[in-house]
Amino acid sequence: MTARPDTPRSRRERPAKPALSRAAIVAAAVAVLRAEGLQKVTMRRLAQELDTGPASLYVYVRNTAELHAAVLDELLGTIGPVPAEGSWRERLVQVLTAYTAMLFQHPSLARSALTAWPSGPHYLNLIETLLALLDEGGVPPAQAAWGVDLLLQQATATAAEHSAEDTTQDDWDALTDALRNVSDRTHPHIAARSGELLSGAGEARLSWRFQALINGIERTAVPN
Amino acid sequence: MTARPDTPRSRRERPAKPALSRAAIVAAAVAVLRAEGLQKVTMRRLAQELDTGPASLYVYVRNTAELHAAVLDELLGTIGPVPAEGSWRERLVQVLTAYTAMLFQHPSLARSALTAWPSGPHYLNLIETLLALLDEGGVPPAQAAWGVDLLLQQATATAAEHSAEDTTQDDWDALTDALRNVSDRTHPHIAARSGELLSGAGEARLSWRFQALINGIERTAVPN
DNA sequence: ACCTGAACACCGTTCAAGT
DNA sequence: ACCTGAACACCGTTCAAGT
Repeated sequence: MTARPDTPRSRRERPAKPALSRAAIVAAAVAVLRAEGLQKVTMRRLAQELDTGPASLYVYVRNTAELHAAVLDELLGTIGPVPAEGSWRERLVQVLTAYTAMLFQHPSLARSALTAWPSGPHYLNLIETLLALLDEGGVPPAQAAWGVDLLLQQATATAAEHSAEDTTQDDWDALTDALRNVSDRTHPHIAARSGELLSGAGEARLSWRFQALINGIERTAVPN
Repeated sequence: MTARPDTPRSRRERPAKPALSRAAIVAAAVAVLRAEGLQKVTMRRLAQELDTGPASLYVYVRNTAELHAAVLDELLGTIGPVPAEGSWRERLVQVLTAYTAMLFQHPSLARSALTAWPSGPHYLNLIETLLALLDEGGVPPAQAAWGVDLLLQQATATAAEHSAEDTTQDDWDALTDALRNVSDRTHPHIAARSGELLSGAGEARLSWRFQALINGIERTAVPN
C-alpha cells in the first residue's frame, strides 16, 4: 500500500479542487437552487462554486436552458413512487399533485420547464407512470398519449404561474381590482360572478382542474 | 394667430423630442417587439428609442414585468370580435384559437404573460367574452368562472412552450430520441405508443386540447 | 413632480491561447 | 480533449442631484 502522493489532503480548506463533470455541475446547480433559488443558478455563479471560470462549463453543458432542464430532471427523482391505494383516478391525481407540489417549491424552475423540456430518466419514468394509470382507467391509448401531455403542461403551467420574483402580488391586486370595479353594463358576466372568478383556495382549484382535465381526456376522441 | 415659438420644427431629423408618457413607452415597446422580438424590449433599449436614460422610464412603469403585461394587453386589442356564426362551442374555440395564434407570433410574450398577468381593458373584454360563451352553452356559473381561467392558462402555456429562443429544437430532438429508444421492459407503455406521444400536427392537437378542456369544464362540478 | 447621469451589481457566451 | 482568462455585448434598478 503506497500512499497516494497527489492531492495533498489540504492546501486550503477546499477538499482539493473537484474534477469538473456534468454530474458535478448539475449537483452544484441543485445545491444553489435549494439554497438561493434559480435566479442564482447562473453559469458565472456555478463556475465560482466549482472554482473555475464560466467558459469551462460549456464543455459539459450547452447553455443555461439545458442546465435548468437537467436540474429539473434531478428533482423529479425526489417525488416518490405511485401510491398503492385508491382508484386509478385518485392515484393519478396524487402523482400529479406530487409533481406540482415539487414545482411549487421552485416555481421559476417550472417556468423554465415550460420551454426547456427535460428528457432525462426521471421525466421518462413520470410519463410512463401517467400512461400506465390512464391505461388502467381504460382511456384509449391515443387519448392517453395526448392527455399525458396536457396534464403535465397544466401542472407545470400552474406552478410557473406562481413564480413570483416580485410583482405577482401587485398583478393579482391589479386584476382583482379591475374585476371588482368592472361596469355591469359593459361586462355583465364578469360583474355577475367576480366572486367566483376570484374564489377558491389553491388546493381546491388545483384539484378541480385535474378532475376537469381527466374528465375531458376520458371523453374526447382523437381525430381520425 | 401667433406661431408657436417653441419646438422649432427640425433640429435634426427627429420630430422634436416626444414627451415621455406611459402610452409613449408602451407604443415604443410594441414597435420594438414587432420589429425585433421581446428580448429586445428592455428598459435600456426603450430609453434609447425615446431619447432618454433608462431611469426616466421608472416614473411611468414599475418594472420590466409590468411593461410586458401592458404590451400584451395592447396586442390583445388586435384579435378581433367574436365570430357571429356557429355554435357556442365553435365560437369559443375560434376565440381561443385567435388568442393563441396571436401569442404564437410572440411566444416570449406568452411566457411572460404566464407570470405577469395583464389587467388592462382588452384582457377584461376577453374574459367577458369567454364567460358569455360558456353561459350561452349552459355551463353553470361557478364552473364557467374557473373554466375561463383554465382555458386561458392552457392557451397561454401552449404558446409559451413555443418560445424557442434557441434550444427548443434540440430539446425536442432529445425527447423524441429518448422516447423512441426507451426499453419496453422498463417503460412498456411508452414503448407501446411512442408514435402517438409524438404525433399530431400542432393544429389538430391544439383543437383537441380545447375540446377536451371544454368537455371537462362542462362536466366537472365545483366543490360545495 | 419629473427627469437624469452615473453607478452598482450583475448576466450569457465566445474565442484565442494554453496544457 | 479539456480548460481557461479575458473580452464582448449587454442587462435591471437605484440614487443623489438637478430642474
